[in-house]
Amino acid sequence: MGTTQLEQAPETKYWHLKTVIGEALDSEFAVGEILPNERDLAARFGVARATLRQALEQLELEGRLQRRRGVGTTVAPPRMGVAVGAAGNGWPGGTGDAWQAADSTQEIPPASVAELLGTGEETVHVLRRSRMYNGQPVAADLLYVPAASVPDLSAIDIPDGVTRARVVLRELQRLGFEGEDRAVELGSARADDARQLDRLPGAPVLLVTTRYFGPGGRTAAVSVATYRADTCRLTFGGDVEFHSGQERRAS
Amino acid sequence: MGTTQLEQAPETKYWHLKTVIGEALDSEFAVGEILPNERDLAARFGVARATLRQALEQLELEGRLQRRRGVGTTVAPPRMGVAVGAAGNGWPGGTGDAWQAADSTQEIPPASVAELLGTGEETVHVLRRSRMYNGQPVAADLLYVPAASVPDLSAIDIPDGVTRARVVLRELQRLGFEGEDRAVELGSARADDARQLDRLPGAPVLLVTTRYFGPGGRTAAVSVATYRADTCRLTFGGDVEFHSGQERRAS
DNA sequence: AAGTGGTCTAGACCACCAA
DNA sequence: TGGTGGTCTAGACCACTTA
Repeated sequence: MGTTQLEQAPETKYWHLKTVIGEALDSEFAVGEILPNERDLAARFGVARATLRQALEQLELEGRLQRRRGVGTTVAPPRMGVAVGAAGNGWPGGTGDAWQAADSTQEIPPASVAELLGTGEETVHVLRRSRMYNGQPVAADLLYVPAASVPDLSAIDIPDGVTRARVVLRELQRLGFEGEDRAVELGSARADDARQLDRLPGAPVLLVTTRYFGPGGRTAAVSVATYRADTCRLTFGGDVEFHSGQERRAS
Repeated sequence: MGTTQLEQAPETKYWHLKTVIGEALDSEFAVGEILPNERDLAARFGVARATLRQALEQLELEGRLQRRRGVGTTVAPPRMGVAVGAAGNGWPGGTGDAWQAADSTQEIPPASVAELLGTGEETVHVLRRSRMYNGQPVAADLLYVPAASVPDLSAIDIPDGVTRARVVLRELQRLGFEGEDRAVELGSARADDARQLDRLPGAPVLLVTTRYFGPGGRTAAVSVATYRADTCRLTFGGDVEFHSGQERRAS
C-alpha cells in the first residue's frame, strides 16, 4: 500500500554481471592484463557461459575489454581520440597523414553512394585506403570520385591501381574543395573491412560518410570510412586534443 | 594444387542468414511491415532460435529492423538524420528546438566529466534534457554547468528543478560561448537513459560529448548526449540536409 | 490469456593462436 | 596439441503487450 512500487525491473543476470566485472576492472585490473577464460569466469560466477559472454560482449562494445580468439580477453586501454573533423584530414591521404592509399579501381558505385554523388550508373574511381593510429588499424575507407571531378585524368590511362590512386588524390588536392558534410552512424563490419581492421565480420563499427563539395556546390567525392567502434572515439572540430594525456598505446 | 585456396572462412550460419534476410527486406517487405515471429523464422530456416536471433540482432544494429518485446519485429524506416553540428543547437534547448529541458539538480559530476570541466570535486548544475524528432525520442542528455559559468545565479536560490533548468539555460545563452568540441563514441544505454529512449537497458547508443568553451578558453559546460544508435544518423556541419527526401516518419 | 521478444541453461563443436 | 574465444543447438522460463 504505502510501498512506492518503483523497483520495476529485477535486473537481469548479465546486466548485474556486467556491473560487477566492470567495477572489478576499475579497481583490480591493469590495462593489458589478461582475464580468466570464459569457462572459468562463468563457473566462478555460477552462470552459463552464454550469460557470462553477454556481459563480456557489452563490456567489449563499450571499449573496456578486448577479446581475441585463440588468445584470451584482456583489459582494453581507454579509447583513442581520432580526429575526423576538417583539421584532421583535408583530402584524406593528401598531406601524408596516417591514411595510406592502398588501391584503386573503376566501378559502378552502390546505389546509396550514387545517390549522394548525384551521378547515375556511371563508373567512378574507387580508392581504398586504410588509416593507422598508434600502430593499429583504426579505419578502412572507400573514396568514390566521379570521373567528372578529375577531368584532366580522363585522357590518361594508368593500369596500376596504387599509382592511379595517388594520381587521383593529387589531382583532387590540386583542385581543392569548398566544403564538406559529415554523418556518423552505427554499422557492422563487412567481411573485407573486418579483415583490414583485424576484427571478425560483423564487429561494430562507426560509419563516417563524408561528402566533399567542389566548385559550384556539386558533390565532388564521397568517402565512406569504417572505424572500429571498440577502440575509437571520433573527435570533431576544435584543434585541441581531448584527453591529451591519456591516449591509447599498443598493448 | 591449382586451386587458388582463397575461400578462407566458410561463412557462419548467422552471417548467411543475415544476408538472406537482409536481401528479403529490400525486395519483399515494406517499411513497417511485421515479420514472422522468431520461432517461425527459425523453423523456416532450419536453425535454432538463438542463431536466428543473432542475425536479427545485427540487422537491428544496422537500423534495418525494429524489435519490441510483446509486439514483434518490424521493418524499420531508414535512419533519420539528426543534426548535431553547430547549426543544430547553439545552447541546446536555447532556441526552442527539439530539446526539452526536463529537470535540474546540483551534484558532484562523475570523474570523467569533472576531468573535462577542469573542476575538482565541486558540485555543478546538472540539466536533464531529452530530444524529440518526428515524434520519437532520439536522445537523452546531461548538461553539466559549473556554478562559476553562471555567476549571476549564485546568489539566487530556486528550489524547483525545471525552472532552475530554464534559468541556467537562459543565463548561459546570455553569456554565449566561443567554441565547441565534440566527440562521438559507441556505448550502451544506462537504465535511465534506456527508459527515456524507449529501449531496453544496454541498447547500443551513440555517445556525443560536447565541450563548450566560454570566454578565456575555459570550459564553460560539458554535455553528454545519448542518441539511439538504431534509429539515428548523426549529421555534422553543412547546413544542407543529407537525404532530405527520405526522412523517417513514425511507423 | 495468448503471443511476442528477452533471458538463461548445459551442453557440443569449430576456428584460431601459441607453445 | 592444448587452450582460447566464436558458433550453434534445443530446450525452458520470464517480461511485456495486446486483445
